[in-house]
Amino acid sequence: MLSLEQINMLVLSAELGSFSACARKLGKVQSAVSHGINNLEIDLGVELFDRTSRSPKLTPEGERLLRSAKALLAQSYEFEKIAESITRHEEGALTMAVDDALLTPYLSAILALFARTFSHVEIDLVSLASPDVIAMVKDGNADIGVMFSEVEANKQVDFCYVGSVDFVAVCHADFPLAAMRRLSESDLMPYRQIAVRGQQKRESQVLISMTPNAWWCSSNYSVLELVKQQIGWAYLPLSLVQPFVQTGLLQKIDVTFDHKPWSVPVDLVCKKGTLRGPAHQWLFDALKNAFSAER
Amino acid sequence: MLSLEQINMLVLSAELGSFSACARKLGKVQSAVSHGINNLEIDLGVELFDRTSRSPKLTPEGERLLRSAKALLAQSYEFEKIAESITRHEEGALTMAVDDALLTPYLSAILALFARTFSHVEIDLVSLASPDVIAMVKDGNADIGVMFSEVEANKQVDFCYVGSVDFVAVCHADFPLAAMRRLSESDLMPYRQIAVRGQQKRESQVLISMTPNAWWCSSNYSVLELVKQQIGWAYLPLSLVQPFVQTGLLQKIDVTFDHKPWSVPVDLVCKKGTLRGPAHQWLFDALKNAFSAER
DNA sequence: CTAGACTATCAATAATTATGATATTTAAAA
DNA sequence: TTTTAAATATCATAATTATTGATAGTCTAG
Repeated sequence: MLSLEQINMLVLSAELGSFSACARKLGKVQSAVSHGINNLEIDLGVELFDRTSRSPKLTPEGERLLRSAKALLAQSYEFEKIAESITRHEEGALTMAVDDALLTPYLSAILALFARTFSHVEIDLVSLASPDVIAMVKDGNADIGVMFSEVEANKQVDFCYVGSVDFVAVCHADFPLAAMRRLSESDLMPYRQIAVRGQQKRESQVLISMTPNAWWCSSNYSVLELVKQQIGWAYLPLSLVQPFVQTGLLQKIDVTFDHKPWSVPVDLVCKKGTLRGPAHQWLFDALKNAFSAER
Repeated sequence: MLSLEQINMLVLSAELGSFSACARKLGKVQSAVSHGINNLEIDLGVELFDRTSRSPKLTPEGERLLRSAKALLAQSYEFEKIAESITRHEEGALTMAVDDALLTPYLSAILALFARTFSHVEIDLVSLASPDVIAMVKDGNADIGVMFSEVEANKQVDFCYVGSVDFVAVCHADFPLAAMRRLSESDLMPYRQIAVRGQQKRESQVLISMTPNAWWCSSNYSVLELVKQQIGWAYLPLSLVQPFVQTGLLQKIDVTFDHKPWSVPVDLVCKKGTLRGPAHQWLFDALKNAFSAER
């Protein structure tokens, strides 16, 4: 069976163009490398280096094997890195449930940094409606969740307020409500509202529908699609609808609220009593800081 | 540095669920495997197996490392396979120049079989007009060529007739020639012919243009495009234009030749005096048989 | 032509790995 | 419950492999 030590000698010697230099770098004696390469050549039945000149030069055959040798070494470093990751008690994988309206460039930037910091921890990213997010965390199917606050505090889940996102009422520019001004909430009631609730029909407590004839979606993007089709009006995050308001496709509804704009708190949620590994802890802190910095 | 022997023990033991079985398969004694796994665990600082039961079961950490270990082993087999390929004197890469009109499913089927037979020989496939094919082979830039015969036999290149391909004169259905019947070759002359010649303006000897106002392309597909645009008529392989003739977009021109249909010989070309490796020889024979079998 | 640096080779030694015997544990059969 | 077969851990020893240091020959730059 191949020896990775010898493969390493092959790669290093090829790069340095010298067995002696390779030996120095490996903290060995020159003859060790000479023997190592020679034995490798015998085992493979291939002459790897041309020794006619002072500095050994890879033969074409050696050149052909070099690429594969480098890949082999890289793979072995990878293996050791995973072992180190395990000894640091890093998690093998984290599942993160995010309300789809919160899946912003800010969040993906954090994930990019995470990938660089914990290169051997896999991320399973699930985007859902907020009620489903909390359900996944509660059931232990997600390690961390990012969602809009639920009024009902859940006993099995830890909440951590990290910021808020502005919601606006919007409809299509040709929708009847678009032309109306200074509406009260009750003025909206005759028109169909599109609202989010989870796949298991858990109604969101904050973004609860006020109208009798509502339609329900399992994601904010689906809501947006229905609004674009003039099926109804909806409360949606400003960041989600802004592009379409600017192009004139959608229009904000002029509602007079007590509090305006309607700012919905964003919570980071974890299951209670879970001991966090380094990756979990890092991700939690990063998300916390990012959302606080966002506004 | 990691020992591939130990990695192999890890993978085999995990698959078999037994150190003893692993030892038997490796032709070693049980204690060798026991030691090997134990040393690997010590080196990595990770407990790989749970030995509480009779048959060792991978720990979650071991499970996480197993995937990477298998990849590492696969890479090492790959490395050895390349070495074997070299000892069989297989070429590292072959460059094949093919007239683009001959790049048929027959040919790609041969390449698929080649890939399975010589998995460590790379193929560099270049599609050109026939005059460029012979030039590439002559200059040593291609190991093997497939092209339409040149009348002038080249001293530096070996030709091997392998079959023939039917050419037809075609034009767009709305082109003036489409409506005419029983044309002689001279009747075609007033109309623009689209013909193939190489990038270096070597005129093909067989498919030479007879008309004074010709346009030239460097590939048959380019010719086809110009014909579709009603820029002129052309001689093209029947197989290339057949689909368009059937849809009615193009139309065969009713020319009365001495010999009909015009059958153009296909040659396999190699540079003279080149000693063929196994891959080259195989590819040559396979192409020869395939074209002979094609009709 | 020479000095410095390189590689191959060899025999001795150090280190690693494999072995065989044994004790202990486990899971299923009697 | 006892028995039995097969599994693993441990340990001292044997075998193999890798490393070393010395040496001789070779190449290149100055």
